[in-house]
Amino acid sequence: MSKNREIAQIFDRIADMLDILEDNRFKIRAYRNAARNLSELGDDVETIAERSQLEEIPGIGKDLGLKIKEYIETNKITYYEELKKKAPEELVALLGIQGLGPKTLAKLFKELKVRNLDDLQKAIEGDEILELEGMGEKKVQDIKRGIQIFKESVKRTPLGIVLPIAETLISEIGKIPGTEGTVAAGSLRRMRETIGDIDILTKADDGQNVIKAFTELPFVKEVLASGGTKGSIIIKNGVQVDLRVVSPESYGAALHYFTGSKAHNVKLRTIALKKGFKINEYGIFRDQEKLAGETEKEIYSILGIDWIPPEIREDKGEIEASFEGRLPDLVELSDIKGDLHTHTKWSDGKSSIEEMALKAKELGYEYIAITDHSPSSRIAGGLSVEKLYEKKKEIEAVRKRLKGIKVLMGSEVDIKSDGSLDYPDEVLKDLDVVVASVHSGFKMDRETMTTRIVKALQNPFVHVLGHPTGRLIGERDPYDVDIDRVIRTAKEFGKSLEVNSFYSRLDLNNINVKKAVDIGVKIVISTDSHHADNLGMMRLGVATARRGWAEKKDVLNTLGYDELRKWLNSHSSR
DNA sequence: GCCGTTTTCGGCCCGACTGTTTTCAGTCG
Repeated sequence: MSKNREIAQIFDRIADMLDILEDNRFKIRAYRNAARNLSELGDDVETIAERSQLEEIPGIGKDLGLKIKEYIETNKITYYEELKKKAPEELVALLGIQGLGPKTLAKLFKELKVRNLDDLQKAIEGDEILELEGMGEKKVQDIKRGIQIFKESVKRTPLGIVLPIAETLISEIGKIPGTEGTVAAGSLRRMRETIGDIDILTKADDGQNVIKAFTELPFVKEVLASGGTKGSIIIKNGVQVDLRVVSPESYGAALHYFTGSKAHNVKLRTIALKKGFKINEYGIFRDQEKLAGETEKEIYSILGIDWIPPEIREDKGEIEASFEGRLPDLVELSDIKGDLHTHTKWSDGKSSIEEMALKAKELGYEYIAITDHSPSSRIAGGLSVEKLYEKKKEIEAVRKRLKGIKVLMGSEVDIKSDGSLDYPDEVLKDLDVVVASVHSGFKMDRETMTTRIVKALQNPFVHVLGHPTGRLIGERDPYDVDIDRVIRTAKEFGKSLEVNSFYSRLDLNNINVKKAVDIGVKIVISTDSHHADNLGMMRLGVATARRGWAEKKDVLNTLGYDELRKWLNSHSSR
């Protein structure tokens, strides 16, 4: 785990501790804000510290800068160690229980000496807990249920898993009489790579009845809350779903509000206040007068700026960009003309070349590249040179049979541990598309790994670096690589970097996409499909690219076939 | 504890739901 993440987690835990200790709430907010900025930072905090630029990180001032420095130098933060004595870590972890907040936890700690989950469960069973102020039978039951959910809790789920589920839900909710314009909000609408819970918004005049119908849908496992405008349920796979019902005249304001991100909303509201407006989920107001609320666009417009696409609402410069009229014109799924990274039965895929090509055609593409593995990927059925040329013959046959889709002959070639490629140059030069990827030796140190990848990028026949950091969401951290150097090398040698759309990869991530497009490196959005059905994951990659501010011009596979061929030929030594 | 299109000091987003209250506190997003 990177130092950025480690320090961010500590700052978050400090915030939790201060919350329980009832410290100044703005100080607590400062810690949370700093933690968020650190974890979303594209640059290595150690490098920033070396340059004495810590205080240039948003949310980091003199004090937190020193604490970061202390952690880098000594691997601990004294303030944090001191706090642990007053609010033990095991106790703080209990804040993860729904319905149990800092105030209640502090009370349980002080009055009943609750220090961990065991203590809490015992306290719940006893009678003493009912004597605490503000505590009743119902609340005890709530905490009990919270503990149950806490134990079974699913962590954040990858976007690619949640998206199809959410779409089913939205369609079901859309069938409830009186609803209209049912859509996703929250991190789902922003297409974050992982989703905590599913937020859905709908328009209706009779909220009470819609929420009631919602809580009675067949997939509901448990109802957490049910009111006149808002309902919360847990569905059978354990994911929480929140539905908000608003009236049509507030729909835009509510959609904006529930889409977030929180940081984006806070910044926008603060700006609104300074301009004499007030924004809430019902609209934008001056004094008591409601100026707008039906659409998101009106709200931005009254503030004097353009509508901001949800994918970049992270308070990462998009509000400033909007004020300056330089919002990016983000790439769209419909701009994509083909897929340049796919596998077939020839290696570890499940579909034939023809099936892949037909599916690509069905998606409206102009081309698809078939890029099976190279010999070193034994487990993945990597192709020997002989097999590779046999496959080429089949591709030629498919080309003759199929009209309306161009099939490119390619390979996903392993980058071996010394940075050389898994096929010799005279073989690579016969391929239309060469995607070079790391599939082994993930544990190398940063310098060795970076040198390895940089060397591969210097090969004159390589077009694309596949899944450049090797991370698997929720399973494997990225390998230790100096991504900035990789991006600079790609720029220098005219190579493209992949945004792998496979749901557990999304690699490059949004932060690195932004770095790449900022210096003019072309990205290519590919699916790495191992089945024809996986080609549809393209939308996840497009979303990731959009989150990284990529425009159509930044994306190689928005080029038409002829233009693409030109690019491929001019960017290698064929 | 941070930060400056009112400020280097004095602010820091806003409302719904629930339970335990009889006017509000805690929690959540």
